[in-house]
Amino acid sequence: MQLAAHPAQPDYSPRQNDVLDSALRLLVDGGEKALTTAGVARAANCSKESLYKWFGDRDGLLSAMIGFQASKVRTFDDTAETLTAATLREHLVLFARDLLEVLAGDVSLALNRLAIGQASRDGSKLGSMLQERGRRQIGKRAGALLEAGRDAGLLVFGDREDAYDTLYGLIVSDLHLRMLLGEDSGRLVKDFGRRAEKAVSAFLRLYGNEKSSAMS
Amino acid sequence: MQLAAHPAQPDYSPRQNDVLDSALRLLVDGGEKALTTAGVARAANCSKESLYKWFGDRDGLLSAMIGFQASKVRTFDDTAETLTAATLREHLVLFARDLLEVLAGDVSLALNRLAIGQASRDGSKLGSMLQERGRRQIGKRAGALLEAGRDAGLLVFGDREDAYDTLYGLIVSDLHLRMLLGEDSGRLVKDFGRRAEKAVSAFLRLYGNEKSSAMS
DNA sequence: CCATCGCAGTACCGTACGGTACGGTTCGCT
DNA sequence: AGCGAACCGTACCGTACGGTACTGCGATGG
Repeated sequence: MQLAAHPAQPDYSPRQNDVLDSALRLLVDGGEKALTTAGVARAANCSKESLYKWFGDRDGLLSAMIGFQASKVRTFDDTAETLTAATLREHLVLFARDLLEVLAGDVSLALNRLAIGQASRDGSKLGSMLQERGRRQIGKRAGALLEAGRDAGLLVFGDREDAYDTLYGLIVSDLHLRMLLGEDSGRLVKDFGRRAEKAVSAFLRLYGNEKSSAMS
Repeated sequence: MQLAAHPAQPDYSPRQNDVLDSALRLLVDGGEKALTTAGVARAANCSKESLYKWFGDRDGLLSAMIGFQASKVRTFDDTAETLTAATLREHLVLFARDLLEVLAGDVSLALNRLAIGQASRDGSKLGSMLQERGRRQIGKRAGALLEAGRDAGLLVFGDREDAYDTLYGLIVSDLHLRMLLGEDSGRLVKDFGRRAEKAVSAFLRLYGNEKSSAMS
């Protein structure tokens, strides 16, 4: 578990990015067991020696995969338009849908499974990496949205973290864990739209001003 | 992955229960990687041959471990006393605290990590086993409580599953996943009391009758 | 045109694990 | 006592993986 050499610059060469892509693909449809160094080398048409030269270690490869994937999920800043009750609700629903779709993504599920599997081991910064680069990023977007809503007088809350925690719970509940456990993510689980709207409605009933609680 | 022979009676001999206990202990402080057949045999003072005779397979051992642990977490029936707003709130908070403490338990975390790690593989009924024996059981207790609250005119909801889902999300949010990822479960995470009360307050504001929304 | 470098491909090594086989021991039953 | 079943401890086997060393080939630069 090295990687300490490039903490703030996890960028790799295009060739190495291709390798990381192949490795992620391998991980997605095969689980951690299928993610062998020989398998990655074969899938990426590179040599094991190059893998070890570039990433130093198997754990280094895993860290690089997480950093690489996180770098692709950029959280776009919401436009700072003046919010109304309707647009706030709209933005919240959009955020909820995005969140659900990110969590349900193949790569996200595979990486979360990987990090959870490694969590029991020693240091294993994988979990905190996922936490930092994944939830914290998307949490910033939600936080900004919540603060904008409060500045506009549409939301009332004391601690922003508490409000975000509530919003997250209302949106996701244990859906994420169920998907991680392998519950068939197809079927009715794909009614993310309805789920997002219900969660946002509940959230607005909890934290919204009286005006915005008209819709149920 | 057998175990189909005794789906409704996953009981084993006392000796085998001891073995399963040792295996769980080994899993808790060592992760799946430490759960080798030789290690279990050594820790339980039994032979590998007996392990294979009793559980057939390594997967059979894992299944037996889950069933064994689930059989120890019995959900006691709440007394069907006549509910008031205060007692309903009290029962809900108690349920929330119990839920949080179960989820934060060593064995629960280890088994969830194990099942999640195996989820990417083929059939691997481990995930659905945990889901069925874990959440479903505790969900029944919550469901009964919710229905009793509705019968007493203290709660208003249409679908019981939706209400339970909301309650669960308010209580747990992403705390479970964070613990599974290895976030230090000590520290401030142990303010389960406050968390439970806040979640129940929010739930009652959402689904409670006007009378019970007095307390915040 | 040759030297050097980077890398693919592969062979190789040590280790660890799942699963099996076997000798020795205890315990219960007749 | 004698017998057989259950079982412990251990040795063993095949395999698979992480990691390393070596060979050959294509490109680049002087």
